[in-house]
Amino acid sequence: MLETQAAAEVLKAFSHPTRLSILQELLAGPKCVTDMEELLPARQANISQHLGVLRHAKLVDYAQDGALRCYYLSRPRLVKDMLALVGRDEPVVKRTPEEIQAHKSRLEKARQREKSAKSSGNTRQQATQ
Amino acid sequence: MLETQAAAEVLKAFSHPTRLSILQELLAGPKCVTDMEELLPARQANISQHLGVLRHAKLVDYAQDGALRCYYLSRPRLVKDMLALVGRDEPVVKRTPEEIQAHKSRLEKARQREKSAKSSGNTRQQATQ
DNA sequence: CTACTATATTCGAAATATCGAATATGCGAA
DNA sequence: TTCGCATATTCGATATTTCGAATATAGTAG
Repeated sequence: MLETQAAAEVLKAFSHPTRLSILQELLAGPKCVTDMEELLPARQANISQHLGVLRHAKLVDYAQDGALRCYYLSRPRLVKDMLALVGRDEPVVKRTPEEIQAHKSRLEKARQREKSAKSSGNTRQQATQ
Repeated sequence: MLETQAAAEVLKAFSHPTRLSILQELLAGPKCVTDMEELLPARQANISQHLGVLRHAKLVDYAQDGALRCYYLSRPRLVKDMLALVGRDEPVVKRTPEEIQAHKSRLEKARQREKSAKSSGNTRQQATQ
């Protein structure tokens, strides 16, 4: 059972090109904001804003070193696996109605069982098989 | 190098509680919209809208069976692994400035540059686009 | 103290997402 | 054909995201 609310929030934090780039950079090692300014096509304020989002999602944190804030990944495994996952390229499958019917059989039974407890005026069924 | 634009789009499609629930349900097998209406706390139009988003992201597709549209996962591995990943619970690490020092890689250069560029009035004003 | 550098925050505008209501479309049955 | 069901789309209101500009804060050096 997935906690969809919390899960969606984490995913939303990942769902921006600049934030993905930041995470990608941090995967190679900690960096401060000035480093990222050189590496990314974004302004300082914007990077700082994105870092705020990532911090809120507990994906990054920083260690202060004088005037510098060295950002690092708070959950490196998660970030590494997420980047690998979205970078992966799975072929898109197309299934025929027949294939679907085969896989649906289990569901159908459940439906049938549930519906048969009610009245007999059931008007939704498929003829195949 | 990650295709951050495309990756962010896929992640954005994942980043909604209702859509996560839909994907979760579809992981158990194909379902039509009416099935989902029973399973989810959302109205028909809204579910259809979310399915549109998922379709656009190529995460789902459907096979038509009469008046029914049986939705299924276009990239089941991706969805399965994504749900597993966001469901996973990695402890949040906190690192000290000392640990960061050890792993600093590029941070060095910033320091170096800072020291060497102290001679003249360097007003970091670039018109880079 | 002042000045400068690094980073964050606030503000406001533009873009985008979200949802319900209403409506449209497509399909099978009568 | 018309009816009724399954699903999609359009519309409009509200909410959220995003960005740059300006400003604020904090650390460091003189």
